[in-house]
Amino acid sequence: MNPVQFYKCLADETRLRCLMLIEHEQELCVCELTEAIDEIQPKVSRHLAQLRQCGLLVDRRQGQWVFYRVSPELPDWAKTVLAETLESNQAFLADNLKRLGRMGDRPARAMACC
Amino acid sequence: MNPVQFYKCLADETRLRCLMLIEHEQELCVCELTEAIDEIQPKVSRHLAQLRQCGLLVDRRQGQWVFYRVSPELPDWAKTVLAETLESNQAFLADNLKRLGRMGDRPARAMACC
DNA sequence: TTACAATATATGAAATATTATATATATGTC
DNA sequence: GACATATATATAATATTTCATATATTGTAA
Repeated sequence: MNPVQFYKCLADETRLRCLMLIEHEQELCVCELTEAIDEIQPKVSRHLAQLRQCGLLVDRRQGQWVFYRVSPELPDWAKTVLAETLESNQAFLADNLKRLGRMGDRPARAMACC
Repeated sequence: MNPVQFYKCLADETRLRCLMLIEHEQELCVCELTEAIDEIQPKVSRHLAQLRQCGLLVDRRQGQWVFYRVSPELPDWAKTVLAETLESNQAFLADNLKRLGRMGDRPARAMACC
């Protein structure tokens, strides 16, 4: 993971909010992220695709939903950066988490089998 | 320090190399950075000015040189991110450190008095 | 199969960032 | 003061990024 490319991924408000929300919730689908950050769906989708192509996120299709989570193959230093950023910037995400909590009809997550 | 603005600062190769070199060496002047990363002086100067305006670096003039170091007022989480990035990306900087070491006539740093 | 909802992608316009060149300013030395 | 070195800035050209709209794909349910 090239550090410049990694930080380019974090250097956009939409992408950083999505990443932080996913980091916080482990896994979220496009419609949940769209609701949480109050942006239009194609915009969210495009940024998620970029994060996936760069290797920061992995996706998993379940029925009509596509769920994203942080890539387990991300180098440790990058995971540390994400965790540190989340932990120290709770205020940055407060509104988004509130919107997510208020959201009705959230898709059920099938437990990943071991 | 807004996290998006912070990561925008890190999301450029010239700026990230300068930041990492300064993090590694504590303090460097424009001519040392210009030599280390092998870029033209106005380009380096411009990016350093941006890092200063955003609050990541502070500068100090000593004679004809201007020295930059990481701002002591940077929030802890941001300092942690810089340190973690430096520690885990030594290869990224190897050439730049070699060039810096080979550089002749480096300006002497006056000890900061306590 | 059709209708519908969720998600993904393509395109082009607008905004933004980066770059090189040229020029300006500041400092130190003679 | 004249000159050399170090650094900063302005400008214009170029490249990149972002966004909204439109279109395509996938899955579900009737």
